[in-house]
This record gives sequence, C-alpha cells and structure tokens, in this order.
Amino acid sequence: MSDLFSPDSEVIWQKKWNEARLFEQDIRDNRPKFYCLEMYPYPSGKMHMGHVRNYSIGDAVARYKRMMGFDVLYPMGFDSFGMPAENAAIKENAHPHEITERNMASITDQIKRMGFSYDWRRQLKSHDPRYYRWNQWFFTKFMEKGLAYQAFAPVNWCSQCETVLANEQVKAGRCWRCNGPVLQKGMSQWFLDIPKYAQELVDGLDTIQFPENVKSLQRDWLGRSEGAEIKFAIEGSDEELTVFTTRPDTLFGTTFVTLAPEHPLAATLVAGTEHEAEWQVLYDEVSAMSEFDRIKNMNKKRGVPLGAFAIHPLTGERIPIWAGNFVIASYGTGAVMAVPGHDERDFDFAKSYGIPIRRVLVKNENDDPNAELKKAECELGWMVNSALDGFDGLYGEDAKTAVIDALAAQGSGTKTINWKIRPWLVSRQRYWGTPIPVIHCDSCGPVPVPAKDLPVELPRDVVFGEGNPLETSASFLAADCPSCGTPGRRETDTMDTFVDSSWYFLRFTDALNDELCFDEAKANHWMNVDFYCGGIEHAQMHLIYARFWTKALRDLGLHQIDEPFNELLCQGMVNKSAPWCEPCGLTFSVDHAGKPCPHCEGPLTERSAKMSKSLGNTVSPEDMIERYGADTVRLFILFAANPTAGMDWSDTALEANYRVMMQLYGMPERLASWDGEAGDMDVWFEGRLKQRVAEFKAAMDTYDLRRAVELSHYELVKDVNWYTRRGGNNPVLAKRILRHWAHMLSISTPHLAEEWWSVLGMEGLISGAEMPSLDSITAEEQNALDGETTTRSFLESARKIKDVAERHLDGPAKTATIIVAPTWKRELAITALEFLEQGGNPKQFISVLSQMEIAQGDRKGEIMGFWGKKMLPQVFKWDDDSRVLIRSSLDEVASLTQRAAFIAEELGLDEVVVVLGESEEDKTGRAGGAMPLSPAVVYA
RNA sequence: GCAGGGGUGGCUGAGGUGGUCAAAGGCGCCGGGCUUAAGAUCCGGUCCCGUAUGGGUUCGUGGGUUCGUAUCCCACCCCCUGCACCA
Repeated sequence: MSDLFSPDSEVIWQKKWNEARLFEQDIRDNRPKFYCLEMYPYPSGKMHMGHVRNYSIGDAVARYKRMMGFDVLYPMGFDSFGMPAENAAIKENAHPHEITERNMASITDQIKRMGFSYDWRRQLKSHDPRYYRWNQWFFTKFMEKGLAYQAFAPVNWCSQCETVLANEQVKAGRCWRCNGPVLQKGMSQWFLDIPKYAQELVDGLDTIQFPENVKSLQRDWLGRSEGAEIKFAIEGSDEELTVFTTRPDTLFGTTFVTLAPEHPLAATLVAGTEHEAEWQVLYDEVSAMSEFDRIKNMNKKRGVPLGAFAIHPLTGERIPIWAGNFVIASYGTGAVMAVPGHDERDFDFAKSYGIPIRRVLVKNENDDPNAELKKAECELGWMVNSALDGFDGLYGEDAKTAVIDALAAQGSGTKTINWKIRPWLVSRQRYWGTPIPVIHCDSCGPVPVPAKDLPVELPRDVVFGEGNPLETSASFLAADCPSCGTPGRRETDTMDTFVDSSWYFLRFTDALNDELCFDEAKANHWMNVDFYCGGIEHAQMHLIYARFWTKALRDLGLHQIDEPFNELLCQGMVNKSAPWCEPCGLTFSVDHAGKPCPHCEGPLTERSAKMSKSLGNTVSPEDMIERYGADTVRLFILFAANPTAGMDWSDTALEANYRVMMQLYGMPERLASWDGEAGDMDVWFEGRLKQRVAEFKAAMDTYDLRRAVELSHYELVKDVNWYTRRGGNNPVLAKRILRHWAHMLSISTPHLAEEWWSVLGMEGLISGAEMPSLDSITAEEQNALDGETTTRSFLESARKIKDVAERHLDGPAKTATIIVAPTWKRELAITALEFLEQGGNPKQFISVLSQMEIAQGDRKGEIMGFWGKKMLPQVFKWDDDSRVLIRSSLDEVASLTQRAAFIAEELGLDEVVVVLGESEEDKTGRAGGAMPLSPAVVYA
C-alpha cells in the first residue's frame, strides 16, 4: 500500500490549484464554452450529503469539459436571503447578517475541502447590496413596463411565518416552508405578471432538455386550457356576468349559473333579497377557512340562490343565479355556467337542489336524445335538443366552434385561453430579503426609487420578533417622494427570495461588474447554462420563476437568451436505511433499531429512507472526508448510483471504495516496478486503452457518470490484471497508459490524479491539462483485442464444460483438444448474415441455402437441420463486432494455437491441441458442436 | 379523478431502437491461489437440471404480434411523484 495518501495531501493539492488559478475562467477567442452550474445553496452552517452529491456530479462534468478543451464557467455562490437566518436571529437575539456570514464561512470551508473546481472569484451572495441592488433595479423597470404592480387581492397568508406566500409556495393548503396552515386574507400586495409569459413558458419547454416529469409538472402548473368566455345578461340589471367554460358545446344545457361566494356580483345581487342572510353565512364560512379546510369541505356541495336571474345569451331563457362553495374565485372568471347533464359537479348540485337536468349531448350519433341521464355524461358527444336550429348533430370541436361563432356574432362570447398560473406574489412581510424599492407618496402614489438612489439598503436599526421588522426602523421609513419631493413613506415589504435565484446565473457571467447587472456580450457568450444540476423540488417554483425572469430581462433588452437552462439534471436523493415496520408501513428513527415496532410490537426490518435529522440516519460529510478523504467520498457517491437515481448510503460500500482508492494510489509505483520488455500483450493494452478512452467519453457525453467512473476506477484495473496475467510487464508502456488513465481519474478523484501526475513526472497540474487525443485503433490492435476476447470467452465456457466432462473421466482432465468449427459453418454464417442484412426474411433463407454448394450431396439434410436448429438462432446472437470477426481474416486455429500454452495453464492441463473440425487432424469426431467463434473442446 | 415515472435474479440495479440476455456492475455468499494466520489482493463460482459444450424455467399478471420478445401491442394489478370539485 502506498503511503502517498493522507487526507492532508488533498488540501495541499487544493492549495496548488488555487495558487495556479486553474479554475478562474475568462472568455478566450475561438474556444467552445461550457456553462456548468449547480443550484446555489442556502447557506446553512453545514454541508450535507445532498450538497456533496450535487456538486460531485457538477464538478465531474466541469472537469471533463475542461479537459476536453472547453472554456468552462463553473461558479458557486449563496442564496443567502431567507427566513431561516431571520428566525435564528430572533432565537439567538443576533442579526441575520452576522448569522448568514458566519454560516457562509463555515459551509464554504467544507465545500472547498471537497476540491471542487469553482471559479471562486465569481462567488455571489444574495444579501450583498451589490447583488440585490439589481433586484431592485429590475423591479423598477418592471414597474415601468407594468409587469410589476400593486394590487389588493385575497392572498395566501401563513401566520407562522407571518408573511404572504405565492401560489406556488402553498403545498396541499400548507406553507411550503413551515407546513403551517395557510389562510386567505385580503391585502394589498406586489405582483409580477407571469401569466403574460405563460404561452412562451409552455412553448419553451419543447426547446430545452428537461426531464419529462419536470416538463409535465410545469405544464400542469401553467395549466393552459382552451375554451370560451360567455357573457350572460342579468335580468333587471345593467350588469352582466362572464363565465369561463371549456365546453361551449354544452351551452344549451345550462340550467343555472354558479358564482364563487366571493364573486363581487354575488353580494350585489343578493343584497335585499330573502337569501341574503343565507349567502352571508356561506360567504363567511368560505372566506375565513384556510384553503386546506376549504378543499376538504368542498365535496359537500352547498349553494345559495341569489334571487337573481341571468339571460341565456342564445335562447333568452331565464336562468337562476346561485352561489356555490365549489367555485373558485380566482380561477377563470369566478363564475361558471352550470350544465348538470354533462358535468359531474353540476349534476350533484342540481340533484340536491332540485334544479332541472337537461340532455344536450348523446354518446353515439343515433342515440335517443331524450334518454334519461342517470349521471353526468362528460365526454364529448353529438349535440341534441339544441334550442336553435343548425346545432344538432355537431360533434366535439365542430360543436364548440359553432356555439362560439354564434355567440361572437352577437357579441356575447369569445374563444379564450385560460391559464391556471396566476401573477407571482412577490412581496413578503419579512426583513431578510431585498427591500422593494418604492416610496409611497400621498399625492403621487407608489413611486419607484430612481436608479441613482439604489440600492435601498436594509437598515440595521430594526427590532425582530413583532411583525415586519422594517416597520420598526424610523430612518428607513422616512423618505421623500422621488417625484414631488414631499415626505413619503418607504415600502416595507421585501421581495420573495425566489427573486434572488431567478437571475443569479446571469450575474455569474459577469459577477464583478459594479456598473451593470451584467455585460450583455458576456451574458450572451456564456448563456445559456449547458448543464444545470439540482433537486427536483425546484421543478415548479425556482425553475418557472427563473425562466420567466430570463425572458423578462431579455425583453428589457439586457440580453438575447430565451431560456436560461439548456439541460437540467435532477439528482436523486441520498438515502440510508432506517428501521421499518412492514405491517404498519412506518419508518422509525435509528433509535428503534433492534427493538420491536412501537405500534404493533412486531419485529422491525430495515428500509432505505431519505436522510433526515428526525430519523437520525444522516451521515456527516465532514467525518467521512476526515476518515477517507474527499476523493473516496466523491468516488462512492458517483459510483453508487446514476446521478438521477436515488442512492443508498452504505458504510461497507464506502470502505470498498476506499480500498479501490488505496489500490489506485499504489498503481504507478506497482507498474513502475515492472521490469520486462515490450511484448505481444503491449499491442493488446494499447488497443484496450483506446477502447476504454472512447467508452469513457461516450459515457461522459451522456452524463452517465456511473459508467464513466466504473471504467476509470474499475475496468482499467481489471485490464491491468489481465495484461499481467498474460505475461505483460513493460514499464515503458505502463507509463504511457497511466498518463492517459490519470485524466479519466481526474474528473471524480482529482487529488488522486494529481498524485499520479506528479509521480509520473509530468509538468504542471493535471487539473489544468487537456486530455490528449488518441489515434484510432490499428488493425493489429484490433486483432489482438479480438484474440483476447475470444480466448476469454472460450475459457469461460471451457471451464464449465470441464466440470461436466470430468464426471465422465476417471480422474481430472489432463489434456484438451479444441475443435474449431469446420469452414463450411463459417461460410454458411457469412452467407446468412449477408442475406439478412439485405433485409431477407429468415424463413426464406432455407431456399438460398439449398442452392449453396455446401448443401449439396448426402449431407444436405444434416446441413439444413443445422441451419434451423443451431445457426439461425446463433446468427442473431452475434453482435456487430462478432459479425465483423466472422467475415474477417481471423484464423481461429492460429489464434488459439498461439494462446494454447496460456489456455492450458488457465485450465490446469498438461497439453492443449487445436484442430480444425472435420479435418485430417480432427480425430475426435466431435466437431458437431463447434460454431464459428465458439469452438468445441474435448477433454481427456 | 388527471398527468408523469416505475414494477428485473438473495438484495441493489443496468439494459429496454425485438435477436450480442440466464440478463452488466455492486453488495452478499461459496471455492481456489497467496499467507504462519487474518486482512488486503488476485482467480473462479453463485436460477434449476444435466453421464460433455446441452435442456428447462425466469425480467408484476394475463393475452397478442413474430422465425424470435425483459425489450413491441392490448387488458389488468401494484408502487412512487405531482396536481386536484380548475368549470
């Protein structure tokens, strides 16, 4: 074992990289660029395994691209605004700024200890005024364009976090961060008009390489739905009401109209009627409820008639207007036309309130138009019972279009596209975020802070713990109106921290620029991000916001990029086993290991679960690095599973990887001790190296990191072993092999690669070196590769047969005769392959065969049978290489004869003889089982 | 309910454009070399059967297409993820 390795030596290499400024990448002419990015972390104090995995993947890609000659932009920064720091500040009676800086310092050390190849010059942090001033500047620009605006609206309020939340941040009616209940509250808040970009956000998904599930998540969230808006006049009123529907073809079946209880018209219409009190009860109940409870109660459909009637736009029929608890105020128009015959919800509602149900569609063209509806028929159908002529008999899209056209003709309806996504609520009533750069003036209203006055810095003289801390800073609050100069009041809301992460990747392209948010040319050069790696949990928040923001900045003329991220890779979770009760279906903390299930008293087994504090199954990266080194941890993480798959942490597997590392550390020394000369196997190894390099590149180009690492850290070791086993021991060749091999090691275990590089006496650092390209495989090398491959596969089957054979012999086998398939079999194979490659049907080959010379004479029947039973299946089993081999000049007899001594040794035999089947020398009479590339063997 | 992704050998997990698949790799287990020994390492084995290189049964279940299917088609069952009375 080598004494080269100690965890400290890794730090020394890191220092050298740093001193050489290897990873400080600027734009160079005529070089391809590659932008590699990981989702920048929130700076909690400690790096966890999820970080380690995320960055190990990204670093491998960055190092690979660098070594392939790309200019690689690979930066790191911190998403350092946010509530955890503010909450910690309240608890510790400290300031979020100090807490954040402290945490950043410690997590930065830990990240650096892993040896990732970041350009640290470009490090950015969201809470730096030099960064967030641009958030503010963008915001004022958005205000000018009407993309940012203030509005009074019912919003999601988390009382635990004491702030509002965007729709994306409400998960199952609860706060995404603290899981507390979310209430609806009417408040004046700031919004960004994401829906304006909805169509582009949907279309863009087809142009980028995101995982299918992420695309589907985003499409769901954007929620495009085609339909129509239809206006209903209200009897005895100048007001009209608009509904949104995806099913205009059912318009003639409308027997009532339902409004959300909060719909503004509801209050107006019901006022003064006998139903007012009843409506008030429904309204109070619904509006006070958290959305979570509301959804739970929605399956009990309840409604109140509003005492008013709408006029059907096509028939003029009087239709009662209701308020219903199942209609959502903020979707569509907050009003629906109710068609109980063809909508389940309306059907239930109509049944319980005795409203007529009318059939206006039939499932099959000639069905009875008056058949009773036992339940709502929601599928598309043929129109029947239309009150007007010209509609009956229409189906599907035609039916919809006909109705919309009729409505449009009289100005009471239009085709529309409705989106589920709603404006992004960006204001927060918390301290630790970007202050919204607005001054409220009694006469001018909300006025954006002019660019020259930015940034609006967070004040330090604030009190935490009671409401919005910014409201406690007198110095902050007082501000003169930029427009008229009279005293105004500064906006105290801050921006959602997702604003910070919506453009940081652009800032990285020019992070040190104090004049501009980023230089346009630089941004255009580096963007978009070629490889973006992070967790799936950001699929609909961060990744939608960032795509939106990029497009919005493009439209401000700041750059020309349409999509921020070209390829997204969502890495899987890091899991570790934890006690698990099968019958109860519950996972328990590791404290319960070995004890009975706390619920059913049954025995607990183990099951892998996401690492978490509550389960106690976490592993500290720091400890692991200290014991095994960063390289070992990286190797394990990359090798344990594909990047996108979940992986299980395993201490024993980690130790196994550590052994591999130790073995590799000793490899240059071991090979240097070889004392042989150039030999036959050298050709093989040269060819093998070329093969391995090609496989490695292919794996890396598809981000199959597991395979790449397997090649670099496992397969090549096996190749060395095979080489020596076959008698190779040329130290000169070894050195050449090691030099190329070192590059492959360097993407996952860079410190190890540097050790090799220096032991090999190479100039400089391998992390800064490009990988030299290799010539293509020569015919001689190919021949050697083929010879060894066939020998290996022969040995494998010969060993199995040997066991069986020895049962028939008196004692252990002493000699073997290898019978190579007779030439006619090869001829048959070649002819069949050609026939099939030209598109021939296997069934018809029999007629070709009967014409062949080899199939004439008294062996005809035998040969025809051989085709059907043995050759036909075999012909398809040969891979491309084997097919080439069969047609090549490979002389199986010669190839095996050359290796006969080795084969004898491997099989523990005194002698091995190779003969051509059915030839003079073949005395065995056992050539029947021999196939091309797969000789028979007879033991004696 | 809707959408997306899955169900593979003792475990884990590749493959999946039909033939290179009894099915990679890892773990575990077994045997051998090396060693005083252990560990490490190297070599081999690890579905079942087998008087010789072969046969049988396997990739959630049941059908189908094909000379051939883990791979294609249909139906069903189960698991995960997201959205969810969205009109």
